[in-house]
Amino acid sequence: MAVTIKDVAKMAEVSISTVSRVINDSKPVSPDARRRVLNAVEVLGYEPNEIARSLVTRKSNLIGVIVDDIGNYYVSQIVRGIEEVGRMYNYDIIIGSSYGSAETEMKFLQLFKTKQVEGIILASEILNKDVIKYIEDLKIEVVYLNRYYDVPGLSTVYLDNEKAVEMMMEYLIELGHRDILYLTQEKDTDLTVEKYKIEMYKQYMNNINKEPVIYKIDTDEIEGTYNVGGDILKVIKDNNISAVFCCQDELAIGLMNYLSDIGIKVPDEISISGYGDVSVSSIYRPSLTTIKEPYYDIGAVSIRKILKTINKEDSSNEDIQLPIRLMKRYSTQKI
Amino acid sequence: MAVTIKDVAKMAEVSISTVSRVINDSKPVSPDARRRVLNAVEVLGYEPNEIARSLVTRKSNLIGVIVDDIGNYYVSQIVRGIEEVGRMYNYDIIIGSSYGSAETEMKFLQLFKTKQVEGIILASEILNKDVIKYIEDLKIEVVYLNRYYDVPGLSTVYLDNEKAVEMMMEYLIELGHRDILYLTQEKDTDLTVEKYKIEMYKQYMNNINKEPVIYKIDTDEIEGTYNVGGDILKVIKDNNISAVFCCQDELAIGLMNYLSDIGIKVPDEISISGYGDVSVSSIYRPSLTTIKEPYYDIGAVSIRKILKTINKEDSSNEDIQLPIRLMKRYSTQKI
DNA sequence: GTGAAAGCGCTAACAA
DNA sequence: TTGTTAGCGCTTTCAC
Repeated sequence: MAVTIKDVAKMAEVSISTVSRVINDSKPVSPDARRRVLNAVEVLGYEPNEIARSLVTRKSNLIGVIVDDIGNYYVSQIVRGIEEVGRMYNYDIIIGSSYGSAETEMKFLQLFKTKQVEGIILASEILNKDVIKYIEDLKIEVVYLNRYYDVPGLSTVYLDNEKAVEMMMEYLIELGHRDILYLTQEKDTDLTVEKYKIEMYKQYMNNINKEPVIYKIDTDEIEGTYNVGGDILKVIKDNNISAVFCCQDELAIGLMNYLSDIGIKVPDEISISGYGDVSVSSIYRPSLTTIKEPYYDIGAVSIRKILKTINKEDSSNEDIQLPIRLMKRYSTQKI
Repeated sequence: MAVTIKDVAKMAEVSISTVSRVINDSKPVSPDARRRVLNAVEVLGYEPNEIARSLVTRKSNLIGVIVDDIGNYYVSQIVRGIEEVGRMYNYDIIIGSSYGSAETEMKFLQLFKTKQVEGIILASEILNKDVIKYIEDLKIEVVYLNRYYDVPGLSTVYLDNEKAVEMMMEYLIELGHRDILYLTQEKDTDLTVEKYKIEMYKQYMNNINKEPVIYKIDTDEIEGTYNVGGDILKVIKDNNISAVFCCQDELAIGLMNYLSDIGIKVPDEISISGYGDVSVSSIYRPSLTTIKEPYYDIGAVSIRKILKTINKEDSSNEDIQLPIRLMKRYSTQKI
């Protein structure tokens, strides 16, 4: 049996209230009593039971984090951000991966509620009405993150995706490219942020009096993109494309792998750019020109937002928008 | 104020014990009472307070996980394994990154103890006496994971590193290589598993009557290795090396980046192999021949081990050794 | 400055 | 089958 506050009180010959007072510094205690308590704590190796403490103070110092898959690079960066600033404020994080299941997200939401978490960060990749509804009715502070879907109404941290497309398009045009293919995913295009990105791409193509060339594929993975490399190449040839702007790095890398394997040189024969700056992008040869999304910051800002609300420092519910960076690397070059 | 067991009891017109019995299925309850309770739970949206429950049952259903850096690929895979099997047994994980600080590891260990975790998995990359000591004295089940340091005495999950080196050496020799350079890190070689790997490498070189050629560098990163690429190349030329076996994938990739940039073709001019199978390794071109360490399984096995002990299914304290795989890819070829 | 006592929400004897 | 009650370990009035 672990040592409790009673044991300390007995040894220090004071009441448990006094012990509580010294360990919490909540009320003045005579120097002598304090000394005796501290000594007893030391000798007995007493550590307060946080569970009991939480029960009475109703503060769990816990933030629940639900992610799609912790094994995913960008997810782990977000978690890193959450954890690091949470730690600074003495908050622990309890985490769960949903692997794209709305049911699992729901289960975690409920679980976290029973665990008395003080805030929840849900970094989802799916869109589910029941989940959204549940969140809205929850009396717990929630930050909803979704890098694909556009979900208005929830407290979130935004990325300026349109601005990012602007930056990339301006850069490609500056390099002399005019025949630019936009490679995107076909899934739920209307509901996702792709909608805005595609709009912006079209706008830029219009500006240079070029017909937009958009190719949609049904994968978001390197392997999947590699497999349709032939189809993409056909579109490239048919439209005399000199640069491909991919809506995600994975597509860009899958495509580069394909081109590399059939002997087409990037960027000499064609420029490729991505979106997201996944960890491979800077390591891959040629390193990928892409848009860097500040994942760590997203996590950090999310939790800070929750903490602020909890501590009533800030009740403003405005959404935060984080800056995005263009990473000029070697998969693109002047034409 | 959240709804409590009392509210449910009142509404269902039974005592709180009956409510408890229904929600825990711990004792027979009359069909009628059960129905009324269930109805009240439904109507009120009651969710039991896990904190209060933990306090009395002394079961937190929490496993503490301390890692070096959750943003690290292999770490996130381990966590994924821990989380997934933990979930199956209804355990939640609470996580903390130590970023290589022994002090932080210590802080988490203590914190987790106060949080009443039922087990701790410490995935460290450092070696610290105080931490080890603290773990040994802790009355909580701990699994200690360290992919670098060899720490006998603690409950852990081992990888058969020697066997892995055997596999790789046999493969390289089978490809016709005789002049094989072993590229390793110089830090703490005696305390780490590198000690065993180097021994095995030497043994194989002896078998084929070749002098071992070992080059130690003081980095474990892609960038750092890239920066000493020139020095490594000199060693390669001086010793007429045809294959480089790197003790970590990062070194292999850093070296391949360097060779790529100065126009040396891998594997045509030289074969390179790694160790670890980090995420880039299979994506990089040429894809890297390497040793795949089963990170997910390490996590899964670690938590299962803890859970077994907690549930007294298994008190055997034997260490578990996981298999390792040789990934034959395109950075190595026949000479 | 200190201690007694109530109570956080729940489980688990115990008695009925 | 059910209700009463005693805690789990702690914080926090309240009275002294």
